[in-house]
Amino acid sequence: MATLSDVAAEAGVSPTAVSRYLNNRIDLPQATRDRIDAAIAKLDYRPNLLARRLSTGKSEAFALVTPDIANPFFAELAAAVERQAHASGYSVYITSTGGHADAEMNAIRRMADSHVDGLIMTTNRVDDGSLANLLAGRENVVLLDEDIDGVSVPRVFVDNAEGTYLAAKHLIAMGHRDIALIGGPHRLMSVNERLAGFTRAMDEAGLPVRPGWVLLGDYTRDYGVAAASVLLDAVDPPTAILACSDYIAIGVMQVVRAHGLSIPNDISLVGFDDMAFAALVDPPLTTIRQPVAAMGELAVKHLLALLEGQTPAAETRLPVELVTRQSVAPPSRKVLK
Amino acid sequence: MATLSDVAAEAGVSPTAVSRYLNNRIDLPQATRDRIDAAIAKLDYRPNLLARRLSTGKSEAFALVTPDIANPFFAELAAAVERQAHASGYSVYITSTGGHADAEMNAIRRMADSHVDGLIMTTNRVDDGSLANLLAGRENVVLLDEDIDGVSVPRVFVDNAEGTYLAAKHLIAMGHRDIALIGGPHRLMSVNERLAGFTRAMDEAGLPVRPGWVLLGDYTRDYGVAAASVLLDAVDPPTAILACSDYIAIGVMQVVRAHGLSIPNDISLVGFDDMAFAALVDPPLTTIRQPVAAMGELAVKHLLALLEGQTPAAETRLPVELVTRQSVAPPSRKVLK
DNA sequence: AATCGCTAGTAAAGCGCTTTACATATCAAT
DNA sequence: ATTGATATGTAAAGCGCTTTACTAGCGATT
Repeated sequence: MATLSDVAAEAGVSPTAVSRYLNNRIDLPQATRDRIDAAIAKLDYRPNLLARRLSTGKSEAFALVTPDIANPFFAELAAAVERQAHASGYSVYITSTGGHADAEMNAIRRMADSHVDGLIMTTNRVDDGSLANLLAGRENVVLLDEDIDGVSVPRVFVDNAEGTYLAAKHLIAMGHRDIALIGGPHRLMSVNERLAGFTRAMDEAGLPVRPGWVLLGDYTRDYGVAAASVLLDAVDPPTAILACSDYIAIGVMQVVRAHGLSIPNDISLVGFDDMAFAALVDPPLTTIRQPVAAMGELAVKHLLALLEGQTPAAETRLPVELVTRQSVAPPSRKVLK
Repeated sequence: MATLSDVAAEAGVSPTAVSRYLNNRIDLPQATRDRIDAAIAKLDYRPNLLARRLSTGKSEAFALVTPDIANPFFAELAAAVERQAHASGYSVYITSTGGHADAEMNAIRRMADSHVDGLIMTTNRVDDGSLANLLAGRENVVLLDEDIDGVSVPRVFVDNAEGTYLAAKHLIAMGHRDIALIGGPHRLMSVNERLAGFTRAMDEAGLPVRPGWVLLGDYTRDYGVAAASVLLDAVDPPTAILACSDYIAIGVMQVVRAHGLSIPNDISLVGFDDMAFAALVDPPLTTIRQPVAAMGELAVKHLLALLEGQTPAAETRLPVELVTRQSVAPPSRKVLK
């Protein structure tokens, strides 16, 4: 492959001249420019990014570390981040960690070693402090979607509490009083907040939040199955379930069906996320939509601001939205075991 | 950040010694090793990968270019690639191109400029020759999932023809004779092959492939809607539809429902891909499963083989599998407009 | 006493680029 | 004729690492 020096030799100028010309740091007469351009074309020269990065200390690239790229939520987030980054002339290196602590740490370190200009971090577990430690002191990091305790970098989240608040209000407005909540991992920020929003709606309606009807475990289909089984096998099942992720909701649907019951006739259900499949399941799922694209874009914008020495908002909350489909109806008779 | 020289100074040896020690290219007495280790720990030294790469010309990283990371099929492929690459000590840089020709070309070029050790390429459009040109002469490339005409690198595909053959046979075995096929973009390898498999099954059963019942367009839900509308609005609709992707199948479902018909009672449907949502829709979709994880793994293995100077198979075909769920039943009465 | 072979390293060049500081030629103004 | 400004560049160092070729010192052998 041709190097800068090759081009310089071909054009009869110094490497310095070519470098500065290519970076718009010098004014050259038209004739010289033409010779350089011709040499570049002739040799099919392409700058070696590695060398440039080593020399300048800038990489024009971001890292995105994500728990699981095969999860549509994170995949869409990644797509949005990439779109926005490219629009600003940055590449993005995506790593998916499988949600394992050591993989996350390695990814962060590897990214740092490759000297990317910035890092967008998403996680889905609660940190024991090691992640916070690793991130502490690092500049040009933004946290996306989920918090890491003790890390003071710009964060962009969704209004989790508002989401479950809207969902619960919707259920209550439909006449439900016996509402259960199935949530993600205990102590995860989003889980706390979603529980809080739910509780607020219940309080406002003068309804009790029954301890046995708040099940916290995982944002997965499997946990949806487990939790729904507990709920439906009890002597007095709820008439509505608020699932804190669409994955959980899918699991709930499965169990409801297995119990010979129907959604929404016997049990009403609302999900959270509005993943692509939410509209496709039967019945189409009423759920809380997260503005995934906006989240990714904003994270990138914050990162860019950071790079320019600005100080973006420490925390932004993007609004969520209730999208009503067909998984919610007024409670009919009390469902009996 | 501490450099190799800092470590050397701290340990009282030359940078050469430290470098060679770290790369296992020298035997040092225990005392010296201890001093170096201590210095590394004290300074929290981490090698600068950029510098190393520039110096060695190796990056221990692959690029994966993919049309759309937000598409679960490619996302799962990416996850599999990443898993296998990491297991072999390689990083992978994922780029998603949006399926646009120029974005694909840019991605390939950018990857080459960043000097990754290898490239795994997936595409979903038919190339006009520019991609082939760009890839020609490049070593350490493997093509995954879809072919690019005129590129002679190792390729790993799925047995597309076998997939539709199995699907069609299944439909025929259930008693269907009036079967339509809705496929992806005309001239795409997978489309040709899937059409061929379908045709073979029909031929073997002595059934005609009616030209009006082979609709080629896109692997998308929208195209599924369009094609199914054409099919169902005709005076003599088919009793079964073979959709060449699960996305298409979803579109078909929507149209069937809109026509007041039911799957599988009025129309049988089989998809292709077995995406995560295929089991979740109503009715659960009978479909052809692609071995996504195996595809990703094999692509990486081929790339590694290439790096070691071996010559992996020019083309491997991974087997597909019919997974029967509930979208297929024997034809009932002829569906009338 | 000179030579050999080890051990334990080191000096210096090079990867391909950027950047700082300097150089030369030309021209206009004094 | 000299000065100064402007236009058109260049030399050389440096980014942090690897690698090739070399060397100083020492004990053992002839």
